[in-house]
Amino acid sequence: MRVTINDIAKKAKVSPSTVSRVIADSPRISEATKEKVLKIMKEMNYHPNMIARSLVNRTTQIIGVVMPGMAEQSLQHPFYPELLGGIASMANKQGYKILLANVSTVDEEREMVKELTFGGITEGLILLTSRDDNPTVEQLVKNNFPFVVIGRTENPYVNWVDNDNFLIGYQLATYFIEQGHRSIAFLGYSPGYRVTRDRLNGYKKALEEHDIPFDSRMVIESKFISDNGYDLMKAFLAQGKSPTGVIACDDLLAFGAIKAIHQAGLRVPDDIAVAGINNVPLADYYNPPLTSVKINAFSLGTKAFEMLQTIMGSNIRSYNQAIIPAELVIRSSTQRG
Amino acid sequence: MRVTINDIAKKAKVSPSTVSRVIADSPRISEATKEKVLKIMKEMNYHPNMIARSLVNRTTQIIGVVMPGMAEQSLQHPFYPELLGGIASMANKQGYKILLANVSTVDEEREMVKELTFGGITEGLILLTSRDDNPTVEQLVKNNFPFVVIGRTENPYVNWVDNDNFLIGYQLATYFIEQGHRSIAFLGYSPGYRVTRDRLNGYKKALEEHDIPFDSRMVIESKFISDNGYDLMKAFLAQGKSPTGVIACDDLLAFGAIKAIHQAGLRVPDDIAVAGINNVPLADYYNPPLTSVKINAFSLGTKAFEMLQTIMGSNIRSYNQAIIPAELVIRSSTQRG
DNA sequence: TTGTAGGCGTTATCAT
DNA sequence: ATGATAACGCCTACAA
Repeated sequence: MRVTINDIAKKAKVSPSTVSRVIADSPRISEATKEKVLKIMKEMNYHPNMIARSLVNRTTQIIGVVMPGMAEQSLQHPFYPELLGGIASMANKQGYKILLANVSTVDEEREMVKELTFGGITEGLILLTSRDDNPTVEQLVKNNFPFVVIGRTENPYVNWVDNDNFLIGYQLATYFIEQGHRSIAFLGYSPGYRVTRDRLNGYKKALEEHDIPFDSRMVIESKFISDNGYDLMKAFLAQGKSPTGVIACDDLLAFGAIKAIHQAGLRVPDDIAVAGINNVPLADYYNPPLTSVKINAFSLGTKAFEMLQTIMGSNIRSYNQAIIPAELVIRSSTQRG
Repeated sequence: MRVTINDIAKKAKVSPSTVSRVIADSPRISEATKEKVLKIMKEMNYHPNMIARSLVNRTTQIIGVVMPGMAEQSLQHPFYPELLGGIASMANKQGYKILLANVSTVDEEREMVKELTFGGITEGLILLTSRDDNPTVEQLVKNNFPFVVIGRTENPYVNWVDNDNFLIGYQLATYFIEQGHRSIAFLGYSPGYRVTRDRLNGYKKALEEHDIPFDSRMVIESKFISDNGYDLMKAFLAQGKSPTGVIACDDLLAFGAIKAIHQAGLRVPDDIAVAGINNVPLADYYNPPLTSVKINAFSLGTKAFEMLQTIMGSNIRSYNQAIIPAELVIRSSTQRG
């Protein structure tokens, strides 16, 4: 049997409440008994039962992090781990623990979120999402449960933190144009994902500002975050398209694209310049080193937790949005010698 | 105020126990009242409080996963996420949730583990570790708390799952030797980590079997899992060493090494063949594609959870070990044209 | 400063 | 088949 507050009380010949006060480090207690109780607690190797404590003061110090996508794949992208690291680092610092829920399907997500919100085990939720249609968000809003979305939603009544993806697309395209490119492919547009839409819109805006007509055939669609850049690019080149630059929505796509370009007997960046987004660790080690956009996923995570803590801390609802700045990291894959 | 079992009972004009029976789907209840209660539960949007439930039946359906290293870095390596995915996928399937604890220091780890074991919130623990001296393990053994280590420990009274790192080192070295290499550098040996020691020993064994004298100067030390392969290799080459092959303890090290080799005006694999370990997603996209060893981190995770569940399920302690097979994935970085 | 008693939401044991 | 009652371990008025 585990040792409880009562065991301590008996041994110390005090009441359970006194022991409780010692645990809470209450000032309403004499130094003497405090010492005595503490000593006995140590002797008996006592540790408070968090479950019982949670039951009475309705606080678990646990937040849930819901990750989308197949459990088998969602964590594979370097973007997610970094995000998770950011959340965890901040959460731990504030005494919170993280319940990780990576779900495979929307149904699973709905069930999981329901459990987490109503089960009373998590005090708040951080949702990683980028899909437009997210029933989970509506569900949470309706239940008035504290949560923060990493990504962006159409619903204005949510707290979110995100990069400015429009700006990212705009800056990348502008950079390419300034380097003299007029024919720039956009690799990785995925209609269901706002991230890629925003980026594409930024790209269009840049073209427009420089009087370059937008050519929809330069847009290569794909599932977001996948490594089929090779196949996509290969097919694209096989159609006889010949851009001088490629902006990929993800570094992994870019790596694949570069491979296809090389295989087609073309050089990067001399024939085709390529840039990615996310600045994965290997971007710097690739051959050629890949120009990318550092989106600061870690900061995205820390900021999300901060925001969540703010919400959890007050019962008046506020709706905040935070933009984490991204920075262009220029490397050889876009710099012609 | 949240709706409880009592609210339901009142509204349904039954006793709380009856409601509880409905929740538990007990057979000792009439179909009629069951329907009635279920209807009211739905009407009032009732959801059982897991905390209260946990308090009485001492089961939270939560396991803890303790990750070492700086919160800022530990999750960065593709190896960990994949592992986590494996654990999560299996755990979710079995109705368990995961509490993620990534700790930065040994002190933090000790504290965290203490909380998790005594707090009553996790039923079991999975420990990611590879360092030799792990006080946490001793602590857990002493407390007779169910846990599984991913990696290996000196202590025989622990359940662990791991790859056969000796075999990995042996197979890689044998492969190199069979390709005609006689001078093979071993990059990434880190004395404190058994993983690298085992791999190095496997490497030595292979050399020995082929009567190749072991040259300690061919061993390049480093911190495990770090991306300074570039610097290490650069310094190594600057010393005038000229191996024909390099076995790196990690793909990231290998990528860095290749970069340094290229920069020294040498070719891979023609001048120096390079292989890594872990088979990160990008190994296939690198230029040249990197020969590596697939360690099946996902399986490591699923197996670890299975093992943990076995332990948690019975109160007689058993000590099992599982070896997850690894496979050599040969790519261009070691294949001379 | 310390003790008593009631309650947090559920489940389990006995009755009925 | 259903209800009353007592836990589970802790906290917190309210008393003393």
